[in-house]
Amino acid sequence: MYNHNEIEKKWQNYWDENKSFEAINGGSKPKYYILIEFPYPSGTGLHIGHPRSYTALDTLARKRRMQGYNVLFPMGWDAFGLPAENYAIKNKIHPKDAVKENIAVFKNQLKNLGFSFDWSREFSTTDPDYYKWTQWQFLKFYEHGLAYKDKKTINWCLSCKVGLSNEEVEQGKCERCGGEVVKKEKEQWMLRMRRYADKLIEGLEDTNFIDRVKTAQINWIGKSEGAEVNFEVDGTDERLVVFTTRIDTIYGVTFMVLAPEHPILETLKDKINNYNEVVDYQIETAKKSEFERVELAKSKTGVRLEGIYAINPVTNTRIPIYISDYVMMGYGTGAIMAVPAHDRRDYDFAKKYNIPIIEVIKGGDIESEPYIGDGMMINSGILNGIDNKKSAIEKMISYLEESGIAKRTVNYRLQDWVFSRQRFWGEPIPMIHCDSCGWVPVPDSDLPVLLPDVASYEPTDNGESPLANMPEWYTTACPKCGKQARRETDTMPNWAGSSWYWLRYMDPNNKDYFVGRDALEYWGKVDWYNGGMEHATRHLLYARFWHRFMYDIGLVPTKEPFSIRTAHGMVLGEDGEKISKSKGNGIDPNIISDEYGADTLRTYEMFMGDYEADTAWSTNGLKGCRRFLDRLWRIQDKVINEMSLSKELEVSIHKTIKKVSDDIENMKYNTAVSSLMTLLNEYDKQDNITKGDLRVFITLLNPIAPHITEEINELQGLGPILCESKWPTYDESKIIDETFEMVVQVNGKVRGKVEVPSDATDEEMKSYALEIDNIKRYIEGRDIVKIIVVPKKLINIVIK
RNA sequence: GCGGGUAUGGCGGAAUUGGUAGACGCGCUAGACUUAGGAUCUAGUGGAGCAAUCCAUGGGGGUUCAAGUCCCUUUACCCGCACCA
Repeated sequence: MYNHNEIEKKWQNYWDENKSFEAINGGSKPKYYILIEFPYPSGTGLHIGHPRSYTALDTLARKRRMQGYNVLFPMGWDAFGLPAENYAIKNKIHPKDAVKENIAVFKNQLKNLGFSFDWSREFSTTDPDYYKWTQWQFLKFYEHGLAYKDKKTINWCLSCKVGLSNEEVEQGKCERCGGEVVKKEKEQWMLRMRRYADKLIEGLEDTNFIDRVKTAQINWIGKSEGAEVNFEVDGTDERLVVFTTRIDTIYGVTFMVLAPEHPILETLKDKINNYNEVVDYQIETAKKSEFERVELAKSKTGVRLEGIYAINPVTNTRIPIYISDYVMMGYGTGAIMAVPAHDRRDYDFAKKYNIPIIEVIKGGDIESEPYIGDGMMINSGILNGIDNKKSAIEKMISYLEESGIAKRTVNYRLQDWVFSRQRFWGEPIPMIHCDSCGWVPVPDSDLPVLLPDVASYEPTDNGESPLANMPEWYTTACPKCGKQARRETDTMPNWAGSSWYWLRYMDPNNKDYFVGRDALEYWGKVDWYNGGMEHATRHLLYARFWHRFMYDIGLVPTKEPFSIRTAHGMVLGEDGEKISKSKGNGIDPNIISDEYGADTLRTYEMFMGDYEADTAWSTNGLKGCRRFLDRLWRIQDKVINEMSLSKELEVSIHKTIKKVSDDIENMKYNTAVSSLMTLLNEYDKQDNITKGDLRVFITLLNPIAPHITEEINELQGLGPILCESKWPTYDESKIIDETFEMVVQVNGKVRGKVEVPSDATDEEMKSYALEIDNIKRYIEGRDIVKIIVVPKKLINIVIK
């Protein structure tokens, strides 16, 4: 047993005092930038899941330093957001004080775990020195026409009284509080992220993101290629534009459906005989929450527009027009051409309202089911006889394009980014509204627009930001004309601060600029970025969008911010369930590291399972890792004063160097630890080991368990401080065994094993195999059909 | 519905990518040392069988000398998105 508390404190102090992990901008070493998602410093302290990814990337960082890189491995705080605000309201303190306390707790916990962060670059997104530049960059979006304010039907959380982006609505409920979400019209600041949809897809080619992250991003952007088709409204000059990916089915269009909010309804008001019904339905729809609209509307509802018809441009027949809430204003054009024979939703609607169903693709029985698959085109004029949708689509689109009825379009699921929040605890949007000049940006020299130090900042009842209750804050002079004007009282979303933080780490104390150009050029891309799968879509898209825009206007030198992106699995409770307060299955990392030591916790979190997969916590497993470290401690008794490697251990040591080196690169931390356990088992079997044997071992283990290894190194006088030493290399010629155990199979089943020299030829291997008694028994009196030889592995004798 | 993922002993998980299934750890069993053991050490540990052997990677087919790994099919669970036209 060793005293972990004493040893760990000692080395943590040493690293602090010697600034062991502070990165320097520049120098002759190659650079390596490792980034781990910075935490939201919640009041409950570190979660047991945090040390998993932090240790993994810390291990990489420590290894890279030993490999001679200039490593940037920073840490900071993403501290704007609702929880801090709610906590502060509840406890009647200013959020900035709450945040300060929480950061202190978090930082202390991280230090106790011995992570090699460069604390000299620490900052919080809530620091005015930082959010000044967040505001400044917002103004760049504005200058380039990418930030605009628009009336927007937004998701509105009734209980938080705050607008939410699509990304923050989960299953029709508020992501934060689980409360009811309804639609509400509001003027919101928006960023034109949609314009970057293609760039965000293409940019992925320049990255090494793990596949599931790439796929998640592509799906989220939701690119879909199709066409916009014009349908005349009979007897008017108006026309309806629809988006479709299946223009080949246009002969089957027997009606049209508009979103209830569609603007043409207002235009055609006078022609619609039952306009009052339309209005009733609109009111009905607006009242429904997103959840109701999706979940409860399994059976379709709608209203037919009496008195008006659309014209199917290929059949020239008059078709009825409906409104229904199954068509969304937010996707495509808010209007669809309905093909009931081949679309589930249109089919249900047509059945309910007795609309004709015309089959245009052969297959299935459309009396009972819409047919969705591929097949021969029928009832389709020029398309008849074509048997695959690809050519049918191509033919129809070219035909309609010629006559100006249709044009090719691409649609995206991705929406513009709603950038306004009606909250106090966020970066104020640096815009001023003047009655004569309109929206005017705050001049750079007046940045940052600071949040006020006030006692009360409860949300207003009408859903405005608390800042809207503070005339002394929002009243100001128009920067353009000097007349009295009003500051924007909305603040930025939580995601803003995390959309450029990796840039600031490169040059965190720059007073004059968001990041110095030299620092940007020096550090370039983040080489390795790790974070949770829950951020694979939104955070990562916002960050990439932000960065790409900064590239387009020449402020950063790279198109993409991150090279490698990996994602860790969750640490589940001992019961295999996701950790939650209500289940009471949480594990406190403080208690664990106090009782078992930071090295034990770190080793266990690396060992517990596949890094990318969710894994249940096991206190017994943790104890096993402590036993491993105790055994390492005890092996000191066997050390003899000799620097060369033991003959008996040499091959194993070289193999382990290779294994651990490769495993860390491939995030196979669990097998890296297990191979070290195996090696220690071998050391244990020896009567004594050399200083050299031990030095290699603790060097390999050092990135994972940095304290105990430094201590042993010092106690035994094995060499210089490990974290400043070289990573061991292996000798290819030393990892070859002189002999190997050859497996002999008969008809694919193992029937014998024999020790064979590694350099045995195929013929020699065969003769070894045929000498084994058990093999002789099997092949006696049988015909040998063939013998398969796998060099240095096995022989399979096929008999009849 | 669409997209992604997972399935291997009592448990967490290995398996060089088609070549000995179960590394390593936990747990368990027996023994040693002990006043004691929830410390440590030794041995054993997928199932059946005295054994030779047989069976076994969610289920069912297939390819192959050889399949956890490849192909087809099917089931269960997890995650993300969702009347996306």
